[in-house]
Amino acid sequence: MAVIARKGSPLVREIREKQSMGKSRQRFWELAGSKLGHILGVERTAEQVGAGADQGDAGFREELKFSQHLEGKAEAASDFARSKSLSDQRQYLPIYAARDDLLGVVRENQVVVVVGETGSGKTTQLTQYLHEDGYTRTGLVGCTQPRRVAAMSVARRVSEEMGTALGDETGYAIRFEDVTSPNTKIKYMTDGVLLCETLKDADLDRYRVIIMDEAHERSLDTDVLFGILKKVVACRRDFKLIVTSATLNAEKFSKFFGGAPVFHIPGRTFPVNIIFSKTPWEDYVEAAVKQAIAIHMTSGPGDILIFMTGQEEIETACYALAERMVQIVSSSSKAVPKLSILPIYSQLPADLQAKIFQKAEEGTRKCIVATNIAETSLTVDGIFYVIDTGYGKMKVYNPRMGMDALQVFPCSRAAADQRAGRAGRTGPGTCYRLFTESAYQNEMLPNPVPEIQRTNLGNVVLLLKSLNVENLLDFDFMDPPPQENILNSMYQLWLLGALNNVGGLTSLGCKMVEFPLDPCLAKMLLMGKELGCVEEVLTIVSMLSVPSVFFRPKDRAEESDAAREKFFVPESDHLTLLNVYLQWESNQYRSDWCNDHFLHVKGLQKAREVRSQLLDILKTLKIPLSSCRMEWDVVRKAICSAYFQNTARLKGVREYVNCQHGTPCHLHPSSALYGLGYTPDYIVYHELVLTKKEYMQCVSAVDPQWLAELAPMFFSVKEGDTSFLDRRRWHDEEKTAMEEEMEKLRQEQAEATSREKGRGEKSGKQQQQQVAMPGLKKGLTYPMPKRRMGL
DNA sequence: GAGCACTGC
Repeated sequence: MAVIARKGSPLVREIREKQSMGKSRQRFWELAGSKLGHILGVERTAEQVGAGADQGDAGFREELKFSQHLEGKAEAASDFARSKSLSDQRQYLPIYAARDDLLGVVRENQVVVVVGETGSGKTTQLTQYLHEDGYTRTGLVGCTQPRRVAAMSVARRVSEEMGTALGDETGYAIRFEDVTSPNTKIKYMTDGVLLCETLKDADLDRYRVIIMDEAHERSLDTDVLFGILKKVVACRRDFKLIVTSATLNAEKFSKFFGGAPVFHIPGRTFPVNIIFSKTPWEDYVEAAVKQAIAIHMTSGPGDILIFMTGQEEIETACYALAERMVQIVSSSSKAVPKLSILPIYSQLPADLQAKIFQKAEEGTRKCIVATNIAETSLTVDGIFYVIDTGYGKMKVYNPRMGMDALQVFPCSRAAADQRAGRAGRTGPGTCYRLFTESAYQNEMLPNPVPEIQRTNLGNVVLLLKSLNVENLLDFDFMDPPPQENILNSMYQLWLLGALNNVGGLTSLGCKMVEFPLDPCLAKMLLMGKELGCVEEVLTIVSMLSVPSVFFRPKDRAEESDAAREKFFVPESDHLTLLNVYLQWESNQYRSDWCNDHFLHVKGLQKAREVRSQLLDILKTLKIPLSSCRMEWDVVRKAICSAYFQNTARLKGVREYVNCQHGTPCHLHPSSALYGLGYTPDYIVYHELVLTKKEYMQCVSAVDPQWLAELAPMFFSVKEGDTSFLDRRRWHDEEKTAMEEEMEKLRQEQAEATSREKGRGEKSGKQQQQQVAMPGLKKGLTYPMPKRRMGL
């Protein structure tokens, strides 16, 4: 595959240098006398951020506030809507004219692919048409959405249109919230929720119709649902499936479902004039800034939207735009129209994000600089000009090293078209593409690589196994993930004890499926039961399930670092997280306390929600809460028992290598172990992420004896000797051993499908023999520190 | 001595 080479942006470098040379940004804003200062958020203090979050009532109201802007689905805010009755509005939608034809096609076919363009009204109307046509007499009409806010806001809108209370005839279900009742006929939900429901009810008997909305987005959950629903369609003649999609994927979806008819509903958008670059740009950040200034100075009214790859580029572009505007204003004798420069990316605090939806002052043009958050997740009206750099960041997974990397890739043609479409929502628009037409035609992929092909499949494998899918390599994926990826995930699950030697689910595996967690975290929780520290592990697992709770604003880096260090437990980042949570708890979960200690309130609140959800599941599994009190070593042992695959051995200053595959692993400067006077010989890490180096995130020191005890297939201690045998370094010759192992697993699995089940699990010893390898002798040098937690 | 595309259970 040919890809466009990506060169670093000289502009980003230049501005970074300028800032580090003492001309701080804050000073710049003062000099410029500009009101733009707040935009970059550089002067905001922790207190301000916290205060902003507090007003939002645990984020819920914020979500609602945004919901009306999201995906353009709740049209209640438009002037048109206010002047018409709800039923008039329904008739005005493009889908209304196609209502009877559409219902006819649905009646005659079990599966229908609906191509509904933006603004057609499909999301709110399809469910109601099916309800009116009598489908809800014998079951639910379910409609899945890729995002929580969409499920909530659409359900609210539909219940308004139907004149019933939300949660009565129309309801929604998202994680932590089930707003439905026995009376519910139309149910909106995230695809993840429906996937969870298939665990309890594989045939989805409650549902008469499922609508998979926005299926072209191809989330991991959607792709798994495709395969599952195809089976349901085959075994339930009364079941209907409607898949909505963008034009580009319609044929593919139709083919997957055995030639299902494709039904088109026109949308209500305006034409967009596409302008390609004649030659490729050396620096697309610079090019985008120039283009935006050119539009602002010469083109008619209308806001500008620029697509960039990430936070740093966005900040650079905003800075450069502001700088150029100051130059222009000071050198021009005439009045220059104002430009309001607004960054947007998901990590930006919510109150700053909201600014992009505020109306600009009269005579001021908005210029929004966004990541691909503006591609699908949120919609801003009034955009007439789009500037598309043609790049975006994507997370890719390397199964062999178990490592994630966030990398810049050229976006796909579908994504470029989606971006261009953002200029045509309010009126005819223009899209400036900073790449050549030839690059678009010949070098860009038609569609983005679906998530299922570039992610860790641990959860997917566990889920499908619990749905009794015998052979995963035969599962009907629309785009099958790489075989190595599946087999590797199976191997990891086998190591954890979730799968037996014939690839079937063990009793441990069955319990692990119950938790909405990565397999390793679920295992940690269940090992907490064995070791008597459920309470502690529960908190750690919850904290690991949310993004980092440590808040580190650039302008108060040292201060926030010092605040973080106060929570450090020297031998463990995991215990540091536990410490943070316990301290928060003993301070009555107060927000102001979080702000004082540079902690994200929202992150901690989410962790608390996750914790309570997991607690409920523990209750249903009849697992009692146990605590190890102050014996923190027991907690580290539980961590070790779930993450022994992520064991790394010391090999230099703060440098480690993974014991399994020899990948170099570095301690991250934010780790509690980083500044220690000693470095432990053996550690386990939560995950490995490639940025500038391969950095381990969330690290705990472990005792090698534990490894031998908890992961005998990898590690052992020689009898009568304290020396430690690190048996495995699977880098070169051993790699083939793994492949053999996988081949064996695959064969056994294929045999098992044809043979009757009932072969018991092999003993641990046999498992050990399967992977046993002669190892290297290593001295045991690291005395484990016996430290106790506390501030 | 350093990094955060975007979702979801």
